[in-house]
Amino acid sequence: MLRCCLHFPRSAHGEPFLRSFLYAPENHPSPRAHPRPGRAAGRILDGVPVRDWVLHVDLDQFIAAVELLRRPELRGRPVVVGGSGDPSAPRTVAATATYEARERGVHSGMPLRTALRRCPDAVFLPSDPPAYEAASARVMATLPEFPVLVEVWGWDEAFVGATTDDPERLAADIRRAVMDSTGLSCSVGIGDNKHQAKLASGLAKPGGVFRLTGETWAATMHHRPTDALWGIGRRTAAKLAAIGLRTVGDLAAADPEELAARFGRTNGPWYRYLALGRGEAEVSPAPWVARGHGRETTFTEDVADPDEMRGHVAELAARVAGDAAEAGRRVVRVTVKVRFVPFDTRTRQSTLPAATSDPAEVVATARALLDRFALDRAVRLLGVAVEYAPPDDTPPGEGA
DNA sequence: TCTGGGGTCCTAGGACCC
DNA sequence: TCTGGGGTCCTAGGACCC
Repeated sequence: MLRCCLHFPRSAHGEPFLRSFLYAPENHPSPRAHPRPGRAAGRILDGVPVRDWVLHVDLDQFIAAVELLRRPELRGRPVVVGGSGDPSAPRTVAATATYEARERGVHSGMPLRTALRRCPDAVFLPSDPPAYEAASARVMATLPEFPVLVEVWGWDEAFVGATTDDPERLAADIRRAVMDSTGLSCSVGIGDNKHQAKLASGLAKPGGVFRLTGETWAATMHHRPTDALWGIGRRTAAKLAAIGLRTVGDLAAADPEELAARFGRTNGPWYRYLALGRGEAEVSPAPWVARGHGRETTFTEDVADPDEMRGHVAELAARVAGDAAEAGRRVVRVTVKVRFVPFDTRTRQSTLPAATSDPAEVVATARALLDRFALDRAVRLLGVAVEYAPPDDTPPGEGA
């Protein structure tokens, strides 16, 4: 599922945190049962048996839903949101499509021109990030009204950690509260950990609640393809299939040693760990700290003139440096990305001698990186990204 | 389906140092 | 001495997610 022009307050890809947590200390080849053993253990609170749960709250068709909220007359019609809203613009893709558009074969990530061909009578709307940001903030403000831990995971989703004897009731209450305060529908997944809860919210859609735990894992997941897991995509699924592992059940029964040999000692066992339905169970309300930031542009028409490329890179670098300054962060590394036609993507990066907050240094570094490419082919994309120094940046040796 | 933008983390190979 | 092994940093690319 692809989305356009979204800024996420935190990682879109959560698992690697757990990967580090699981394997960093001793690089153990076989995963532990739970990162937080005992978290799911039952206990008695005020005479009621309770236990800990992870819920995943996921807005239904978030972007389309926000648009329909302010354009109710479009309800029931196929609506596609993306780019500037011009469906004839090349190199622009759909951020989202309503169910009516999906029925006609349109989906997010699809080029708008293709969407137009498939669904000529669809309404095409421009992407409006500030509107989605505002709607997201209203949703996320609703969740802490419950006695739960909230970990905002993206624009349209959050994990909720709760101790209760009735997670379905909590889920229903959350759905109602979000609807009452924002007019938006969400689905809620219930699990023992984030991975299960995340998959469960997908199974709950649209507008439902679904529980997926260790008890129901095998029956619910074992027959599904491996890329149904959160963290296994098309490429890895194809590699797994090439060695005969097609379903989640196949992967769960695979030999961890062989997986480690083929996919690396972190990733190999990690895939099996996912297939067993395990995952991080701790919901952390601590604010997310960005590791880096970047901006990139795909040109409607290829750029062949090196001087024009240099101008674009300087502008992108200045914007990124400005963003960093605004966020109060210093830059330690600069990367320039070039996508040559037809679709050949290359990067060059440079680590700065010291962390800097000087925009001129970021721009100069980006310019120098661009000139390390042979600019003898036209480009369709240019990008500049930076890695931040840790915000607290205590000098080495002063840590506790 | 001629393929956006913004993120995070992992891996492999080379440089360099002791 | 023609040859080692480990640790760490850096770079480029890949995979995944929303």
